[in-house]
Amino acid sequence: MTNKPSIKQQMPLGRHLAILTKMYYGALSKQLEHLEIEKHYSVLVLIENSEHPCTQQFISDNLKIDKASMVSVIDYLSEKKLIKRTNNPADRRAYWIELTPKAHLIMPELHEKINELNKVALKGLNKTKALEFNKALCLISENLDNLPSDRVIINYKKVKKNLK
Amino acid sequence: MTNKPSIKQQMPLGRHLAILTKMYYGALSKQLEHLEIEKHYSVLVLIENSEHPCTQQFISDNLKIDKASMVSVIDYLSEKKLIKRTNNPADRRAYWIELTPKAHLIMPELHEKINELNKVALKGLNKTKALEFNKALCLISENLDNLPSDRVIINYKKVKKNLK
DNA sequence: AAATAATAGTTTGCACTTCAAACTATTCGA
DNA sequence: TCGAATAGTTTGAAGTGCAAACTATTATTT
Repeated sequence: MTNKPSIKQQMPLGRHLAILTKMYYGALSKQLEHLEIEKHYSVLVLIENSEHPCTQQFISDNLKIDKASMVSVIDYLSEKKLIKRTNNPADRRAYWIELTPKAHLIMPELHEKINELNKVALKGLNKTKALEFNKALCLISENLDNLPSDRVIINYKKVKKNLK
Repeated sequence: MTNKPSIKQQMPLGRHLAILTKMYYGALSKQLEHLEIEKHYSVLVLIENSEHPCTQQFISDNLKIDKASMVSVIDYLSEKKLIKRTNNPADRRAYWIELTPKAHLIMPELHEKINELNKVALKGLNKTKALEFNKALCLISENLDNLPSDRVIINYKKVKKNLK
């Protein structure tokens, strides 16, 4: 009667999530390689969606990227001419980070490809189940949020060289 | 009528997965810090569950860790006296990787803590929904598996120093 | 049997990452 | 006024994954 739990059930949930993350970003950066942006897509989406101009701190908080790392994210996107820093006249410590016209041009395709890949990833789930899956993700996030936690570093870095 | 999709829906699914992964492993390594194993829990679980003695290649394939990185994983766990390499007499290129008695001693607690955290993470989902969530993860994995993909690097590294 | 290819695992070195800590400049608040 | 807090930057340490070249062994082809 007592079924032995499968190896999948015994595994830390984080392992499954990690493998999926890797697969997802591998596929997404492949989809978008012609744009020559290799990473930080979600920063662009966040900036675009923000009601008010973003500060770096705002992005850090939302995407859980620490502010030191944030500097290199902003540098990267600036170098690609996708965002620009503007001085915030009301607070001269802070910048406003905004999308450039160049970025606005590519956003539709970015959305399209993200949306497409999200759909592919969830293919086989009907609307209700897809919605429930997303709700489950939010729930897990809340559940884990208030747990004591060690700092864990995660990198996502697209490898430069192409395979064969 | 046409609702603007929420920022969460517009985000790459991988971003949510990445943040969850980070939170999960942060919490797990906190739970297990007294064991003084900081990482590679899933390798231990996999080895324990394997019917036959594992080779490094087997572990690499299952957990999608490349074989060069695998060497340092094995070194790490060997140093902690949790696994031992045995020569495979039938194939002298390969090792058998097995758990040590010390590892067997701690496995019950490892399972307990993983199981506990998995439950905490999924708290609020009833059994059916939890099962459906897990099925959805498998589905996504299959959906993404055959997509063209760039290599993406992911690190999980516990930071040495403790916070305040 | 000899040559070649494939496989298991290792080493090396590079490009890259995160983060703590110390720092500047500015603003807030007592 | 003056100390604390905040936005952002720089520096440097510790660590990561991976390609490529490598050894040793086994499998396959000729």
